[in-house]
Amino acid sequence: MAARNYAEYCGLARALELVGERWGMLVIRELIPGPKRFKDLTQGLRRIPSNVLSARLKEMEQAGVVERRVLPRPSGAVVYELTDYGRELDDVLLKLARWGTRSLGEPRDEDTSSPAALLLGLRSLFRPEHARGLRATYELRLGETVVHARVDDGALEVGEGPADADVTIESDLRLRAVMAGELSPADALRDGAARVQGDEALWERFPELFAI
Amino acid sequence: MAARNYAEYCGLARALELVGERWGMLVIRELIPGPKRFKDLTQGLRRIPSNVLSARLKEMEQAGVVERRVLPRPSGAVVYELTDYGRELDDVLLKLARWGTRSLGEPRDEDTSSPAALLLGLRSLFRPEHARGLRATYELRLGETVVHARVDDGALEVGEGPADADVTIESDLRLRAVMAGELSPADALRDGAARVQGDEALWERFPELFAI
DNA sequence: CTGGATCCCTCACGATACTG
DNA sequence: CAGTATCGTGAGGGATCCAG
Repeated sequence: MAARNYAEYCGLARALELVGERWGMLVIRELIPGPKRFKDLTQGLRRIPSNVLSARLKEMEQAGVVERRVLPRPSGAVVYELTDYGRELDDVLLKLARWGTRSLGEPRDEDTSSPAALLLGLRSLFRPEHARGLRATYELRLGETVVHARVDDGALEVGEGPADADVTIESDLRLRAVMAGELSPADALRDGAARVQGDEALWERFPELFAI
Repeated sequence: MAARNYAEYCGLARALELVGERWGMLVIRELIPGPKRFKDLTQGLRRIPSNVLSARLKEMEQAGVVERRVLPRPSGAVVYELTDYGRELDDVLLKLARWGTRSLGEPRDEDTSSPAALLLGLRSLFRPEHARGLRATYELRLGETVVHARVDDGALEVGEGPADADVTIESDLRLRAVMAGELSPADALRDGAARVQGDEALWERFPELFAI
């Protein structure tokens, strides 16, 4: 570890040594919503080889970014979670995600999107100033990826899995086009790019709340 | 290019495909102060192989992050500069640098620090609220690395090379210890970790303005 | 001299199989 | 489930070479 060094006395270079190796920041992305098991991580990061995941977790643990914890009995499960230091990267990942989203073209067939990826995307695109006075819970379903988002007057709270929602949106990766303003919510419904259950007005407002 | 894909439909993954490969963000760091020639880049990034630098520049040019430009005659020199899109990463690099600085230990003998690295470090550690009412120009000399910083009532402006400064500080990588509060400015002078010409009170105030 | 391109070697990554 | 073991490939590292 750290064998692959930049040999620069620079905070940025150091940061990249800690979390800049391949898959590193994506592992952190997966851990932002909360502690996860090894298996959960491999499911969120479909293409990561298990030995690489293992290596990254060990390196980041040593770097003080990630903590390995064994749950108390009877569970006994092993989970990984971000340390406080690691969690401070949240803001960086948010900004990087927003920046990179502008270069996201049309989805390819092999593209996947984990719950953690979708949550980061939602948070990175949320516009508090357009959510004034609104209080609503969205449930989003993209294939097997299910997440929810609570908007409360400029504040956003998100989580993996379903929720007791005011509106449930079932869509796919074409959801990006809606958020980019390339496809209107109404057209998305007509094209079958989205199906909505519940308060349909909230769906109309969706691309205003989360805009690329 | 992009053969090394994450196959994830996620802004963060896309960003990492564009600038997350080895040396990528460090090249951007070098370009933040302004356009640079290939040779300048190899000098700022001492350990980068020329073929890797060449590859990163080409990839980032294609990604719309970097622009290759040939200066008008008689210069005819080739320079690389950030596009507007690339410059938007400034804030990300700043935050990553600040985060990583906390994991910077003592400098190793082989460690270097380019002007661009030092400038990013200064900007990332600057505390505007501690610079109220102050107007001063610092010149910093760390070996061959010379930069300057103008503080003007909460605003900071930096640049490579010397300047007409109120105070000139000649130090080395031990400067980090001063900014971390591990070594007082007075002790640094006594230990020979720093030499100061000009307004010595500005040196006393330095670790307050730029703190880890 | 700058601005790279080329060559070769090594090692990290990727794929897969396997174990406690 | 939580990883480790093995092995092939290709990107990165280092040196050299070449064209303008």
